[in-house]
Amino acid sequence: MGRPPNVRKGSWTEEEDTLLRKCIEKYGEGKWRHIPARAGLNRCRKSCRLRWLNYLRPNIKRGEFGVDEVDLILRLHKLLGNRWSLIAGRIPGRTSNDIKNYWNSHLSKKMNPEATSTPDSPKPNLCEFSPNFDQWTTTSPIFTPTADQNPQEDERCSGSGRDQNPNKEEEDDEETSFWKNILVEVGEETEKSFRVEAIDERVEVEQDDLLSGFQLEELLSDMDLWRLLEND
DNA sequence: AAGTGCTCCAACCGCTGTGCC
DNA sequence: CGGCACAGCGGTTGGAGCACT
Repeated sequence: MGRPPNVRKGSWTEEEDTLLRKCIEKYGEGKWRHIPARAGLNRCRKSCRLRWLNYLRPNIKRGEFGVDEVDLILRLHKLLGNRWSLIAGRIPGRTSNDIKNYWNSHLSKKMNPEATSTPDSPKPNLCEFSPNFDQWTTTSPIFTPTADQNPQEDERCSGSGRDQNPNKEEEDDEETSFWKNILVEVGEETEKSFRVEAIDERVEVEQDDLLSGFQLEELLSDMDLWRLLEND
């Protein structure tokens, strides 16, 4: 269709990687339409972007997924469905493509051995919950961050309060904020794509600046979902 | 050793969302 | 407000490598 002729496809060579890396170091990320020309690459912008995001970007973690990571993926997938970029945003060093591939090749079979694919991926369920979020988050084993997780790598975490605070007493709050933030992000996205259908009388929660721009009650009404996850 | 089937992952494709004019 | 261009996302594909016969 609109694709220019003679644009190279297929695997990237070392030379192409080097050109792309140098170009982005010089001009920065973004403006992908300019990247191929600036880098001297005969590739389309999408290909350049994908290569950078999934392979060349610094701090990308490769190799085996750890137990903690798998556990987190399973739970996040249950909560978010096939929203790989959101899931990846919560697993430092892993890309959405990585997680998607890992899910498709390992976890989907484990979760649903009979199905070869999951045509009806779950959507976040935002209805009919009651609060007991903090208790769950502070008792679940998955809320212990692994040593190599670096929140700074995760731009979605920036400003979330999940930064370098070694104070043990505040860990619970950090963890809670971490998961609340997921709800906030899911909520913000979800609100755009499909409206919450049922809004009951819910939790009374203080409005904090984390949760601005979205209906807090709706988000925190998901707390039973957390409990459902825990009870698996 | 050769052939076949399977698995995994990098990359592509097409759709959607967003911003600008 | 509609159209366009671009960025970003999830689904899908192709092929390299491995396991099995």
